[in-house]
Amino acid sequence: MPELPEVEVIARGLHRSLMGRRIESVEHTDLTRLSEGADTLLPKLLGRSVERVYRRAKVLLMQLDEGLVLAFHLKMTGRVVHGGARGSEKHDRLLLKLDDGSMLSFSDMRKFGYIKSFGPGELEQWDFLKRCGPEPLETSAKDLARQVVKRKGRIKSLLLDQKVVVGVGNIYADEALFRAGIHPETRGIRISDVRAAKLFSELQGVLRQAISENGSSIRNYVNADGDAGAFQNNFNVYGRKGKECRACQSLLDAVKVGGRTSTFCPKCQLKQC
DNA sequence: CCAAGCACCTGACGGC
DNA sequence: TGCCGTCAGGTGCTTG
Repeated sequence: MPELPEVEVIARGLHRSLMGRRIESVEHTDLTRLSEGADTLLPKLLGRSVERVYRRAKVLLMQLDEGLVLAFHLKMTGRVVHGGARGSEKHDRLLLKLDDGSMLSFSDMRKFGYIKSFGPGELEQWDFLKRCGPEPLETSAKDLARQVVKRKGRIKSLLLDQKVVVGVGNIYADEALFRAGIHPETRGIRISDVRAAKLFSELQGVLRQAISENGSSIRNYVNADGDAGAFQNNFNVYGRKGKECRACQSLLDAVKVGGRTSTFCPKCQLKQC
C-alpha cells in the first residue's frame, strides 16, 4: 500500500507516540504466513521498550531496547496504527498492549505484508536492505539520473525498481513522470542526462509535498493515528484516466507498463520510444 | 546482469 | 440478488 511518503508519515507519528513505551502484553496474533512464527517472535517482544521508529525504503523500522529491531513491510494494504484500547478486528495480524494502556496494531487485509525481527547487528545483514538502492531524498537528482540513462527498460518500470531508487511506487512514479513531461513507456536510454535529472528533481518535489500533506489515501492508507492523508487531492494523473489534464485539458490516457497501470497526458508526455 | 510476466491474497465494483 | 471479470498503493520468483 504505502510508498515512501506514507511510511515516512507513519514512522514520524509512531516515533512521537511510542518513544519510551513498553510492550506489556500481546492481545492477538495471526502470524500465519508471516516470516516468523508466534513462538519465536512473541517472547522477544514482551517487556521491550521502544527507542526509535524510522523508515528505510518502504520498510517501517522500530528500534527496541536490547538491540532488537522490528521491521514492518506493509506491501499493498498493511497498516500500523497506535490508539486507545480496543479488541481485535478482522484483519489484525498483531495487537500489542503498551504500558500506558494504548494499543499498537498491525493489520493487513491481503496478507502480503510481514514483520521480521532482528537482533543486535543483524539488520545490516538483511538481504532486502542490502539489495536496496539509494534513498531519493538523500541523494542528488543528478546521481539518481545516472541509474536510469544507461538502461533499456521503460522508465516507469525503472522508477518502480527498488535497486534504482527506493520508496517509489505506482502513484509517485506516475506523478513524477507527468511533472517531468516524460511518457511512462520511454526507454531509460532514450532520456538525456538533463531530462533524467529533471525527472528525479520532480520526484523529490512530489515526495516532499506528499509527506507534508500526510501522504495519499486511496482506500486503505491511514497514518499512525488512524487519519487519512490529503495528497490524493493534488494528483495530476494517478487515478484520473479519462479526466482532463490540469495543464492542457487533453483527456488523460492509461497504459500497462510492467503490469502496472500508468496514467499520463498524451500531449504533455510525448512518447519518445 | 537485465527485462518482463506472473504469483501471492482479499475485497470492492461494474456488467449482465 | 448473484456470479464473473477486473482492478488495487508491492515485491519475489521464473523465464528468456
